[in-house]
Amino acid sequence: MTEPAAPQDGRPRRRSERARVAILDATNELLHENGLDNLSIEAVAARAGVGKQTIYRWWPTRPALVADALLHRDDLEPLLAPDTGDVVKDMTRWAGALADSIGSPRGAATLRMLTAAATEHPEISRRLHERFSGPLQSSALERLKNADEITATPSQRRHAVDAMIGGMVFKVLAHQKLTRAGAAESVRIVLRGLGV
Amino acid sequence: MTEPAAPQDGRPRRRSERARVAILDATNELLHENGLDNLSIEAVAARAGVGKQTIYRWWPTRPALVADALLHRDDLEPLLAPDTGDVVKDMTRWAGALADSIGSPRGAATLRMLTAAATEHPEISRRLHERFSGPLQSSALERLKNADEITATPSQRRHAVDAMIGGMVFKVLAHQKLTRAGAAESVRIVLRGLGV
DNA sequence: CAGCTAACGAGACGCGGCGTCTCGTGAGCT
DNA sequence: AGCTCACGAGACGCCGCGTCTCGTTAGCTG
Repeated sequence: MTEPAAPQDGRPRRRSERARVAILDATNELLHENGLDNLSIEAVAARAGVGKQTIYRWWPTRPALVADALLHRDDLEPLLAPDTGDVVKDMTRWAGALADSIGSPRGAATLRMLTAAATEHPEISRRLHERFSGPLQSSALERLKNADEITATPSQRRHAVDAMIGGMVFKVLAHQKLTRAGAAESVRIVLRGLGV
Repeated sequence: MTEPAAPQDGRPRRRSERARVAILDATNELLHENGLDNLSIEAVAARAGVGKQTIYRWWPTRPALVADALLHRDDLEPLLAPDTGDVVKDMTRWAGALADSIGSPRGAATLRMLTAAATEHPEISRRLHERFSGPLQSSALERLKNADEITATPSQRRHAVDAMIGGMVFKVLAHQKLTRAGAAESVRIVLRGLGV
């Protein structure tokens, strides 16, 4: 995110920062007010005080705009696992922070809308992974790798991390409660499964 | 599913079974051809050889139709865990069957579209849980509960099951590979975490 | 500073799908 | 045999789509 003036492709001409931010803000507001599939470009343009063409000029598709808008505000922060030497404590803290983030009403709404948008648009899926789940996975994997008491194979570590993240994401998508305590319990189970 | 002639509410009048099935089939075809957000009621009516009013008469919203259609064909079967006495073998078989189901191209597409539809419509979410994830969870929970070698609390069993299901669902939604072998490895880790 | 130029706000355009309505018609109960 | 209500068909006004064409203006270049 936060490319000041250029899209990324071959035509980096001068671009109004004011319009760009107004569009992303308006999109965010409307998404949280009316939901993903009631979002219209016309409404975004009207609220942002912008011509429709300005939106179509810089975002090729509606989902691209949605992804930019939702990832623009840091409702979903790819929290990194600390390394204090105590792998259980570190992973618990990591999972707790994630639970706080995607378990909050706003974070859950953001995650759900991003998931829905990513579902049909591989490009959005890529962006979501690059900005959120990727760093999340990498950070957790790295922390497990650095834990002396864990002798698991890389493949096992990957499945373990996916089970922890997936378990939490699944609860959110299924509209089940996701608490810090629940996240901690999941982490304890999976880490014990890795031999800790 | 498969209520022969009545919707379920207070007005169970005579209803054309031919039209009902034609509509669900047409919806399924169009969903897999064009994706969720390119599905138009007009196109469904045209392909089914049906008046639009017939669709609007029996399904209140587009997502309701989508859910009925996707759950009508049994692309997603809520596979139940067997009980042979060997809990690792049983859970591995259960997870393997699930991986086959939602890991196949068609199953993955169905799961993604249902997830997207459920994201914005709690009603669909409820239906999906009732028809798919609910039985899946219950069956796994029951099997774990019956395993003498597992002394985990109910809460721990729930988190363990969510970690297994969530880990697999997460891989599908994130467009990662989901294999039978990977599912087996996840199961092994989580069960070991439960003390097996 | 002056001039150029492309992005800007505004909005008109045709199009396609929306959800509602109004027709005969015919299937299926009584 | 008669009644009745769901049916297929399609017309209706409406709305948002994505494209286009206007001046206007911000900001680079000389």
